Amino acid sequence: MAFEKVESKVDFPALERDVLRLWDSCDAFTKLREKNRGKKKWSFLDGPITANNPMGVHHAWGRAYKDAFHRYFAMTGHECRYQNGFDCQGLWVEIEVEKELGLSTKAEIESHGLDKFTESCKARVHKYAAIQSEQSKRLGYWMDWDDSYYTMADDNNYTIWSFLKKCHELGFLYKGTDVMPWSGRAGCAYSHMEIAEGRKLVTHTSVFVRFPLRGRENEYLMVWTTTPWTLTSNTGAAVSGDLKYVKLRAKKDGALYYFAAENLKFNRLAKEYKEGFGGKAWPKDTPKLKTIHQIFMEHGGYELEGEISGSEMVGWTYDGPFDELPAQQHAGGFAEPMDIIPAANRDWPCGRDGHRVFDPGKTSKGASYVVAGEGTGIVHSAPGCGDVDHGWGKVQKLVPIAPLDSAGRFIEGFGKFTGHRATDPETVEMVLSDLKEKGLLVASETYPHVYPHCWRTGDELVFRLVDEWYISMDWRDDIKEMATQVNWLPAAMRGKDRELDWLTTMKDWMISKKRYWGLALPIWECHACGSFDVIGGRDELQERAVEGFDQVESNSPHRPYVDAVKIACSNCGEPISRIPDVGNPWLDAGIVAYSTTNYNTDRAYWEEWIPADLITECFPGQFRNWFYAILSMSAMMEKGKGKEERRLPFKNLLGHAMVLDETRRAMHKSDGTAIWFEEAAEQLGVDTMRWMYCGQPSTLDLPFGTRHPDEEVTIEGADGARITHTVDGVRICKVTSGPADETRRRVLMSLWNCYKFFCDYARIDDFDLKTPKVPLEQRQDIDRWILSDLQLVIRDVRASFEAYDLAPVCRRIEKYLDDLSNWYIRRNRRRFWRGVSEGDTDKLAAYQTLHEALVSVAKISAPIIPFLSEHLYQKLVAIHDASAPESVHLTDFPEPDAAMIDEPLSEQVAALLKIVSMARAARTVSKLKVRQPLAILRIQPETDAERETVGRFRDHLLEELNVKDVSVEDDLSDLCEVTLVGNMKRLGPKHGKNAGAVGKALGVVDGKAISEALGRGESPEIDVHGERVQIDAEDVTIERSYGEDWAGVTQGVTIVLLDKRVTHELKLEGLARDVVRQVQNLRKDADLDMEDRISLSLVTDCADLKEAIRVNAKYIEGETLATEISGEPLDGDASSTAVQIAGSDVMISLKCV
RNA sequence: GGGCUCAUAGCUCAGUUGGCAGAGCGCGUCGCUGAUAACGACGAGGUCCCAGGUUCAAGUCCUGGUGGGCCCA
Repeated sequence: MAFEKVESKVDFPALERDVLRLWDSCDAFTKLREKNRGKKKWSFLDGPITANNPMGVHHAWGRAYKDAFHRYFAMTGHECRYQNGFDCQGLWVEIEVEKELGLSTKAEIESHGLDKFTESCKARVHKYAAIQSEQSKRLGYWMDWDDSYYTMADDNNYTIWSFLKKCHELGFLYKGTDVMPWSGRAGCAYSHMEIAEGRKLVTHTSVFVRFPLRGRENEYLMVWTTTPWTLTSNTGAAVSGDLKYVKLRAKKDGALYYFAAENLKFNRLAKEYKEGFGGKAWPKDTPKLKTIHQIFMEHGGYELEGEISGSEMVGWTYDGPFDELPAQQHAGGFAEPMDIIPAANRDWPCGRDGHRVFDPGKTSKGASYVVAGEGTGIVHSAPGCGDVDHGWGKVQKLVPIAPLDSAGRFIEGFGKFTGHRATDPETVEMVLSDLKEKGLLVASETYPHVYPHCWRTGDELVFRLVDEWYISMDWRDDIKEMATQVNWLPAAMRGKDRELDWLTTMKDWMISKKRYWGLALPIWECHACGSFDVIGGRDELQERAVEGFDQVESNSPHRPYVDAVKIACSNCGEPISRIPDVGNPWLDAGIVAYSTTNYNTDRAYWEEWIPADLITECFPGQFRNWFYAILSMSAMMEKGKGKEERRLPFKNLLGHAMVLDETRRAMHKSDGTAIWFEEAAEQLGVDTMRWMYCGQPSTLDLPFGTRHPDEEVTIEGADGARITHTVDGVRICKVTSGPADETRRRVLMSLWNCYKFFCDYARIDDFDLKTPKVPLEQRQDIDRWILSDLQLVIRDVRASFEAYDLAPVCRRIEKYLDDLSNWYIRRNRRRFWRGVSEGDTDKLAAYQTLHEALVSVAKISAPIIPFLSEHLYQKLVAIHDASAPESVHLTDFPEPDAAMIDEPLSEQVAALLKIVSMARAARTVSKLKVRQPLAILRIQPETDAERETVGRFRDHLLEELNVKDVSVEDDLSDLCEVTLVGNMKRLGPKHGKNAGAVGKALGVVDGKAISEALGRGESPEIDVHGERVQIDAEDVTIERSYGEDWAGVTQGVTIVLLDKRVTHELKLEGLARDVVRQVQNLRKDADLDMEDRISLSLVTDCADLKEAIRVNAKYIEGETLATEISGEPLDGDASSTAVQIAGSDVMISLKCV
């Protein structure tokens, strides 16, 4: 089959869809797996993608990596598992399903039916898993899509159970109470990580309140809080022993107030008022805050009656602001249900009786917990409403009073507040008016601050006393040991340090969540005897179950089915139920090194595939999420094994940064800037995207592109139909991307045009692939160079793939393409143009060389751009050779052929390019355009390579630089003016303080004389402020300038000189070239074919031009394929143009003959 | 509040043991062009965040600030 003419315009997305069809029709992926079955394994472990939404371009970076490595290791003969993973369980799915079903509270979910809810969650996961699978196929991601793992699968959940059981057996699993940030809307606690997502700048009504001191008539502690509802649950007041407190007498009512001395005139939030809150401006309608001084002055003034140390106040008791509430009357504290209150609190006095001033002391770093500044230096403490307070309460024996239910409303025991939502403004007003009635409110104000909110619903978070289940992290050293053995890439990410940092500071892992869709924690708690059992798997559950196991058997180990199972308490024999909590979703993802490789059912298989060679994910966040979960769960699973047997989950971890929009801002679904995968794929092309992802340094965020929410477009869907909306019903919009355009132009189009050049001429010349190869030694140097370089590229690219570093792969291929396109092909164009003659082995060599380079580039870039490389392979190889593999991805990755490597040749070509570049610079600065021939190029070489290249590539130099002669000379200094520049690196240590002066002196001495002396090996002296200073060769570098006859450029020792003297003859030749150039332009404009012959007319009055045309007629005819040149206008349908050459008018006309 | 880290051209970033401040993109000029909207040469553009210190010499080392990012409180 002959080579086909190639279009210069390419529709890459269409080409990619064709390639997808080709892969389908020849079953390429299956054949690849068959080809590699039983070979050495390359094991990849996928971090599961959340199957809750369609894929965006930010997911595609990691997936491009994953596919590129799979394809590389397949081409190098490795067996792979090709298993993709879906993350299925967790609140994010619940939230979306709630929306779908129109449910908004936990009560509504429960009345809707947990079984139906759970099945809806499963259905949503399956729906989006299917969508993401299709999207991934469009990306060219070759995975075993029928064998993806799902974290909601029974295996996965039961394997986590075995992990938790092991934690329990080692004594690391416990139930604790804590005050957690809580969303009333979602009805569950949030981890600190989730809170970080939802901080917002809001205003709250904050209050100054006074607490009457007991036994001190008309004396008060002054406290301040931004959450007035927590005053209902106050049990203590914290001070710092190190602070000074003032006694302030208010003139209005004679009351005496205590608060930190520093706070009296402290300008609260002064900086924020001016500069805003980290980028967010001070809210417009919020007045500047008053000082405490100002507040008292506005209320009748005050007098100061001295100071007292905080330590003297410790132990004082006071009346709480809401001591009348029933909740304040319970010994040990108050909560709903009461059994959350730890037994140890039972003897502590009730809230009302316990109000006390205390000093919580210092943090582990030595700073006081209580400081002066924003508040009053006396901190209202409610251990049932704040996590810091809760900690203090435990130490100080101040009881926790927990006022809120799971919806964030006051529970029974809080009088008129019962049933009110804590965060409602009306509730705050109730608290305020109550305080006012009691005479306890000193002042209130609008206070702006950044406060945690629910990341999903936007609701303000409250703090709530809850019991949760924890894994103790007393064994963190085991995890650190494992983290240390992993190879964290890229090195600049400092992943190991960051992970170890987290492992050092992290607290015990809270694994429970009071929700519905997730891992059922396998904890059965006995309320009779207080013990609990942990079940380690399905079989164990079946054995232990005394009722309800059929529910699990016929459904799945999820709520509500698993809730029906009762077991007998191992301690007292009572039938007991599972706790209602579900698990943290990172448990689901953290176990996959075990669950997906059948650890509990087929240990041999696990041993074959674990440790995985690679995991790769977007790194922000993952140090405390997936990386952390997989390392810690693996460390636990391996705990107790002998040192030899212990396995890492993976050996290499490759992280990458984030995908941003073109202006480097995060893209958001909510404002229409997030780019849906197909929008980009069909408008930018997948190969282009993949090159962007793989070519980007992994540590730097990728400015991907811009979505235009106002510009709707229609694209081609996977099945070929035109589509206007995403599967989620979002209108498809225009996506633009400067970086993508740049990549397509610079890389893909460059490769395409090399391919086009080859095919276009190969077609004309009937180049036959089966013609025996011209032996390497019979090919031109430039052929052997581009093939030698190719081997070096193959060697380097392989090394970079093996090092899991893709950016250098792309850079290396880009450089090679540049050399191929802008040097090899450009320099060899004439070999392809010239007519065919029998036995023209040189032309054949050119074709064979270019063909080999192109096919090799297609192969080595196949892992990065699987579509374009496939297309090239099909057109350059497959259609000509029935015995060749059907797909480029079924070929072997090229290996460098040592016999073809010629390092000296590569050096010589590099030297050639350097000399050409220097000579061009010389032309530019002397304003001598390349079309003007010059007499001679003289070169003083620095290296052997430079010397040899001038001989070896003489013809290339003459032609490329348009000179008549070229010479190599040892010493061109006669033609130069010489200036000396001191080498400070040497002069500094030698002359110390005088170094500067010596350097300056060198600039003014007779450079030529000194350099000649240095050249003779002498050490001449120069005068520096009257002192004689000896100079040797290494003290100076020599700079040269050139007289008017020579255009020169120096680089190190290398000197390139061009003879600027243009003789009359040379001038005429230059004019002739100008003429040729203009004729060629006209040929092009007249749409002539390259081989069309013409008759040419050149009419001008200029004597020089006339002479130039006459003298160089043969040259002009040859270049322009003119059969004759006339000085008279042509008659008939000639194409004509009037141009200026060297300032004179010329009328050019031509027509085909 | 503590720890880590960063600050260099319009943008994104290199800058080695201290020795004349760089690249890519963008911009301007010129050149080259019968595969390539490609390519080449040249040029403009710098308070190397600020202030001290060490040194013959500091973008680089030290101290103190300022501003950003990450992590932990």
